[in-house]
Amino acid sequence: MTHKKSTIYDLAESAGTSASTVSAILNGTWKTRRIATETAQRVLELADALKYTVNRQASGLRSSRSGLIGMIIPMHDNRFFSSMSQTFEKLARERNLYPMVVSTLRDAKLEVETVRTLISYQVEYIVVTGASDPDAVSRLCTHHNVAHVNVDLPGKRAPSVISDNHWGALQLTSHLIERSVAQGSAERNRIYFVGGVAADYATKRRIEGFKQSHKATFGAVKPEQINTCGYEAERAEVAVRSLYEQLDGLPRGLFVNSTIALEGVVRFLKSLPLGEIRQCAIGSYDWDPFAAFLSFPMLMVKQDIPRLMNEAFAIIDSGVFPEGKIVEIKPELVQA
Amino acid sequence: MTHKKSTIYDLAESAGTSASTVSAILNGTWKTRRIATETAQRVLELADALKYTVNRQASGLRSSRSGLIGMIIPMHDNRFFSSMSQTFEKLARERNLYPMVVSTLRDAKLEVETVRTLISYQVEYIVVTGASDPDAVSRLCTHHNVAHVNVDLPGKRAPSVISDNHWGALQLTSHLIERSVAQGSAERNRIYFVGGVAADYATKRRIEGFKQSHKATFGAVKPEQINTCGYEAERAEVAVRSLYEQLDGLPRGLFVNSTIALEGVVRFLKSLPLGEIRQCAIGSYDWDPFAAFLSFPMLMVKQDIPRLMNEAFAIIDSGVFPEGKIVEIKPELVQA
DNA sequence: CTCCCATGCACAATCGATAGTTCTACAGCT
DNA sequence: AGCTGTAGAACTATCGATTGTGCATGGGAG
Repeated sequence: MTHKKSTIYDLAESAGTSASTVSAILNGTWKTRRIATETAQRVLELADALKYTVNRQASGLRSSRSGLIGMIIPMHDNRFFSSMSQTFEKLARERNLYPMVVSTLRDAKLEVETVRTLISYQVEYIVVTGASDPDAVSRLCTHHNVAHVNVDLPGKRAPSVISDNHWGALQLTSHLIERSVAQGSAERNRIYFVGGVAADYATKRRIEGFKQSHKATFGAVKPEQINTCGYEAERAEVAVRSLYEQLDGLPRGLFVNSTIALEGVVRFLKSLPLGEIRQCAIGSYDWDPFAAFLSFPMLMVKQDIPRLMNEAFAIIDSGVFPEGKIVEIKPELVQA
Repeated sequence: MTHKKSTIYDLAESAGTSASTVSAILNGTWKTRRIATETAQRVLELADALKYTVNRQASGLRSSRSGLIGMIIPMHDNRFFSSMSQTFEKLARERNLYPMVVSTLRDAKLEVETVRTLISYQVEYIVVTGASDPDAVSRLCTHHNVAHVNVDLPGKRAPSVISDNHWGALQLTSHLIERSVAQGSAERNRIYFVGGVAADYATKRRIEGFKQSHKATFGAVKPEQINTCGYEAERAEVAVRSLYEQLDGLPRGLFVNSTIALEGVVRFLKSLPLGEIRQCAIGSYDWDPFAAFLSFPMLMVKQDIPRLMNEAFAIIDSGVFPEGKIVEIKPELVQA
């Protein structure tokens, strides 16, 4: 039953009409084209019977509208970004746009390459989420006239919707300080920051918030209190282990930058007696459902993904893409 | 600097050559087309300077190859499926195929609709992951001559690569029994199964494995030991709470079918004293990194995602798609 | 009995790239 | 000088859908 292909020409022949008529009927423009309802009926039934499906490559080529909207994210297998995808999809579909979500592994070169491919498929918009080099992506998009919005990490050459990292980090740090208890040595009697990439805007802002809050209570943050060891779990595990060895114990509090880093941190913590862990206030920038149920209390900053995406689409809907515009969304502090 | 578009015709004009020559140079067929290396050089440089990007809608239309490979999954924001996406992407890229991953929310109608759209974009293959109605999808794909493979949930009209659910469930149940301790009442002295959809193949097979293992030690499973309340966390939470009330305590062991259900189960458990929870052996079919670090021990079945996907691509690479063929991949039992 | 206009549709160009076929020099050979 | 072979490219049809324009037909007005 593999009926070859069935194009509008095949339908036209079967219906005894012309391809242009069939096209108009199938894409809904037939009312403005003075086509008899009867004819339309007949063609529609035929299309149904032959299971006709448009060739969107052809349709897009002619009309220069692909119906596609692209999004790049650093990775799929992460709560934050996969929730982004889920929300993105929903909002895209509501606008009759078909979503293409691709991961770029925090690799600036792969980002540009991927976006170039998205453009080659003639996507109508691109949402650039968590890009290492959003401006390089913007240059490419601008050159090809593709409207785009940055999310999560901002750029200078396109509007950006980001989490209020400074505020979130400040909140998290303050609460960590508040619910932590004094430790023996001066070195341990501080909060330490682990994870993320120093060059990364979000990390920078979080560190600023962290510093500001820390300064108010404990005085200026020392360089060794901050270890931007990257986003991998292994790195974070190693970082906290060596911190533990250096301090000869856990510090008063730990600010873990991302749930991926948290995975590594928890891996190390689990090797310690529970009593020891409970002496240390632990907080993570980013939320995970199971992290809320660990054996020790956790503070988590939960970003408002629906609002982030909604704002991004609001910009897309508005049709204007002011360079450098930044919309900041306050996250929520969650305690388990 | 928004240079209009730049097509092969623009390049041809600038280079003082013809469009067909430019096309051949850009897509690599020029070596077989007797084109001077010098000309090729010139055109390539020009393309670079003008930041030319092919229009894959046009190219695909003509050559009837889109370079796209589609995958549908139930949802993005879940460890299992998002890891699938990540692996899928990698394997697709290795084959010079561009991935389109879309979620269908376990909705059979949306599955078919989504696949129809994928087909309209002329995807070359489709990986159907965790579909509610794989056979409906197969009918559509077959009619349009689109090669496809089922993953996770099998179908009768296409090859399927699935986890060895029976074996995994049997292992999980046996270990739960082994490491659980006798409880007071007869009703509590059994393992209970929570989560999933009864009509769903994977759930069915898991229940079979569960029953077989259970029978060997405790005798036949009673209907009230199995509650396929669906995949949502809330349902599972409610299910376990009412089980607890009915039994007047936790049972000897709990087999939780999926980490989403586990989320709900853990939410309820957290309301109980830790001592009580530790009396109950808890296992989950599916793995989550943080679930490994809960305050009570957990057994988890970790599916071998790389192998599942590799087998799916092996079928795609082979070019033959035998209906009903089933490849089963053994999962791994992980204890925390 | 003409003329007009609304109706209903067919025709043909077009989007950008591909690939089969054809054309044009020029070099080498007899 | 005439013929042939070949390197190097140009020409052109084509993929399937869209869209501006053109062309019959028939009923009503004058």
